[in-house]
Amino acid sequence: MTKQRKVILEELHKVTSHPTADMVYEMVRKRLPHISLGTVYRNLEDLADQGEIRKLSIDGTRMRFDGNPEEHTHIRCIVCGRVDDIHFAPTVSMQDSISDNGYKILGHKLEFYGKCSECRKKDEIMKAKEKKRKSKD
Amino acid sequence: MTKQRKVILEELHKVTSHPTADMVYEMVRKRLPHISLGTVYRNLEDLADQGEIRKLSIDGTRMRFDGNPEEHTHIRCIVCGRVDDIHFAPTVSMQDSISDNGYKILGHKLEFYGKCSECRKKDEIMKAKEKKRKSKD
DNA sequence: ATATTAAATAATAATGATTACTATTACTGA
DNA sequence: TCAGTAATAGTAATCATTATTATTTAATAT
Ligand SMILES: [Mn+2]
Ligand SMILES: [Mn+2]
Ligand SMILES: [Zn+2]
Ligand SMILES: [Zn+2]
Repeated sequence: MTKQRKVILEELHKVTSHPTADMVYEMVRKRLPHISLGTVYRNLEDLADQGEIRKLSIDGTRMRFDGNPEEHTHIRCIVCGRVDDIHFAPTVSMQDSISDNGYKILGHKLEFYGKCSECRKKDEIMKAKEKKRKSKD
Repeated sequence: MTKQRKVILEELHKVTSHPTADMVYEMVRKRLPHISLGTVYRNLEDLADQGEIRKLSIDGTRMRFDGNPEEHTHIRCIVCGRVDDIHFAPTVSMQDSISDNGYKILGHKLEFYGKCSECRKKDEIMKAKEKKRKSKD
């Protein structure tokens, strides 16, 4: 935990705005004027890998970062692009135009992630090989 | 509807793989060897604006395109990155590891989109101005 | 404390996806 | 046939991200 990484994490915890890497860079720069953008990118990546933060792909081309690593739901404005957290228990029909947070909800996006059958097969093969290798010695 | 746009749309309807712009370019090139990548990008954008196709931001940095403009749910493999459609009525608890399509589901992503209160306020102001302008003449 | 080693950084260059530009080509309607 | 318009191919530019490298920092052993 370098001081750069510490400050990046702290700044990300301060906001609920789901900033881009560039925005995080600007935030952190106020406290560490000599930090480089590459360092911000690398630490954001590392923190996301460790599950300390979350990397969001909800915008178009740029990633956004979330200091809250818990799985939760987001709401994005199609006009200005801002992203907010929304309290939502995904149980009943989430159709049509409900209002929450002052938003007029126009639709939703739901995406699962996981491992497909092909990759799971490959996993099994790898595991089998691992077993074989271990039993050899 | 130029022949380029027609072929792009046709090729997109042929597959269920949610290809990137680059992949669409390669597909279309087999039929129109002189088409340029810029034309593919522009037409994909236009088709998406018209609601004929859908532009998906589920990957990291690159966009994917879907010949099916209906709102439906996707499943992505965290290992190989493939994206498939999934038949899912978002009604009950979608927690934990359910299996569908041979996938091992590890989590999901749910995102609403809409208009925030600020932008709706701006809309109201614009509408009011429009009204005023019309009543003037 | 000092030398040694490894890890992380700042600065910069390179890459990859997307968008912008421009001259040329294809269409449309007198 | 002949403008006038819209779309295209080809290319350059931009923007986000990643890779590279020399330098700095931190940790460890002497
Ligand atoms: Mn969030
Ligand atoms: Mn689909
Ligand atoms: Zn807004
Ligand atoms: Zn897979």
